[in-house]
Amino acid sequence: MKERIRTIVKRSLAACADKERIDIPDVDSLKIEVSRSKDTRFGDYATNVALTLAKSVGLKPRDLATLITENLPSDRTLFETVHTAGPGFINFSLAREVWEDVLHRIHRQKESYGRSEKPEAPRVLLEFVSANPTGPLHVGHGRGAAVGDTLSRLLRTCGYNLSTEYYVNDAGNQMKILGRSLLLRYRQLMGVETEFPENHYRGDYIKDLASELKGTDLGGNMDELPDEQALELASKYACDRILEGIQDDLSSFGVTYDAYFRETKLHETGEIAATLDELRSRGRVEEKEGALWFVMNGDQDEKDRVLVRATGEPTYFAADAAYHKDKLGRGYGLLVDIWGADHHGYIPRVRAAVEALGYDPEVLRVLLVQFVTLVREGRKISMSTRSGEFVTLKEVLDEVGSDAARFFFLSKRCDSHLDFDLDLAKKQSRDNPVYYVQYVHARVCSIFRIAEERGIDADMTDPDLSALSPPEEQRLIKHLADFPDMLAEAAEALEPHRVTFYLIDLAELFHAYYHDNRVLTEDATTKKARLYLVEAVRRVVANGLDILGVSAPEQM
RNA sequence: GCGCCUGUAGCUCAGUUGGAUAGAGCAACGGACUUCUAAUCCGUAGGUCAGGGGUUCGAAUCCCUUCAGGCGCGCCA
Repeated sequence: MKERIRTIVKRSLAACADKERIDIPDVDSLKIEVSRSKDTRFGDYATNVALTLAKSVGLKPRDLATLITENLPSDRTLFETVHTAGPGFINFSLAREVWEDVLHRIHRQKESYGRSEKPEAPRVLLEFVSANPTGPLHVGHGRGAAVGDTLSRLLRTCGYNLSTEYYVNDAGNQMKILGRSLLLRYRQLMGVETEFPENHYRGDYIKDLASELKGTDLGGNMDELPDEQALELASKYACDRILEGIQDDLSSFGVTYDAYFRETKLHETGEIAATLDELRSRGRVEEKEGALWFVMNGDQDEKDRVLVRATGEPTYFAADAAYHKDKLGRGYGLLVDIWGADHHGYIPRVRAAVEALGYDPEVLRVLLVQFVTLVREGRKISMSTRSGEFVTLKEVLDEVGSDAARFFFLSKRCDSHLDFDLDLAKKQSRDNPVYYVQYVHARVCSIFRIAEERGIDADMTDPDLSALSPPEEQRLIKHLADFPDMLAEAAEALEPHRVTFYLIDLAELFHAYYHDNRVLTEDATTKKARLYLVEAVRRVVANGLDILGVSAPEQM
């Protein structure tokens, strides 16, 4: 809708430039802001072009606004009224038929309502979670998963060509520690007394893996193998099993990926070496203190960073530089990485590497997801990775379910700390936004169920929408009309939480409407029109919840 | 010490990329069930947008600064 208004305003600006001989440079590429008016006195939509352009064309904002209004295309059927107001805003009120048409469109497009095309957008690679396969996912990863997965659904809905990927750190020191942890637990299980070092993985899941290992062929042979080989097999076994567990957790959370990309692949294919060579040829590496360093340019980062240790092993950073090079080499024009907020210090270095490899650093967008604090009975549950005292994603899913968890993870901007209230997530009342929104869907379904029971004709063809008059009905329709614009803007800003807030607003409007207006009323015309309206509401709620990955129940 | 994120109603948070009179929900108080689900709705009250400067027609939003909270500053990942 905003785009339609934008186009019309542009045509008027072009006409102004022609007829009134105003010098407006490059009307076509001008960014025109159109916003929803929050006050009905200011119409339905408003633009501030006159305010932003006034100075450069040498006119008073209000005069320019008047000119633009006068030069609007004369055949416009879109608007009821157009007024200039305040310091130079132009306010548009849309004609009633336009709003009615929104309902028709929803009925026509069904699950496609809200979808849009974005042909000029670059191909996007979205990487998220990417937790190390050294233990189960915890709640923090859950937030990253919910944000990433919803963002992927949102971007796809808005026409972006997108792939999702999980980067598996299955190489390096931590894999050795993981393998040794398993081996030690296994030996303890076999009655061998051993020390268990402080820096090893102490979680119970390693013990579980050890007893599992005992029952396999691999376990049976473990003792006869040389240490080195046993360690390697144990590492691989642990890593694979833990990754399977992660995939299970993600799948019960409704999250799947287009690809899992293993770090070991970068080592095996020589991509890391190739990346180092390229950086060297671009003069961005330096040897000092026995190690190979990446040299920063200017203030790219606080200091230079090690790529290859004195031991000859590449660092995590070297692998990550190669990984991002690999992604860009596959033709993606935009890389979106979702990281935990504790990795924020790492952004400048990866960005610098991307730039050093010859790409615009803007192709990398990192979304930082802040920490989650679980709250029960009004008190925060303390968590720390160091003590191994973290709550797993699985535990939260078992307790509150996938729907509530996803909805809650998306109920705040991701760069803001989140208090996750477990009691609230389980509550079945107005306080709990996920039930409040799902209840809209269930209520509409219920209306249609009752209609069927009573043998009421719920035919959706050719309703007389002039029967819809109360202001709540108009407000509801206008909010339904906002859905596509909201999605497009949320996608552009990479802000999936906007979908959540939109749905809560829609739910408020609907419940208030439902309370005051009987759908299955005596008057057949009104009844038909209202059924048509609430079915449209149901459809938009369903489409919105689908983007959040939350179910739309027919009955609650 | 340096860097990143955050600071909006008692609490939890939105705020359309700088717009018009700063908005919701909880909690508090007062109301509404002969009804398509009261799993709901309506009303009242609640604000120095952390403080202070600046930029301009216009600032919660941008810049500087102070304060407070969180996180990070490895040849770990």
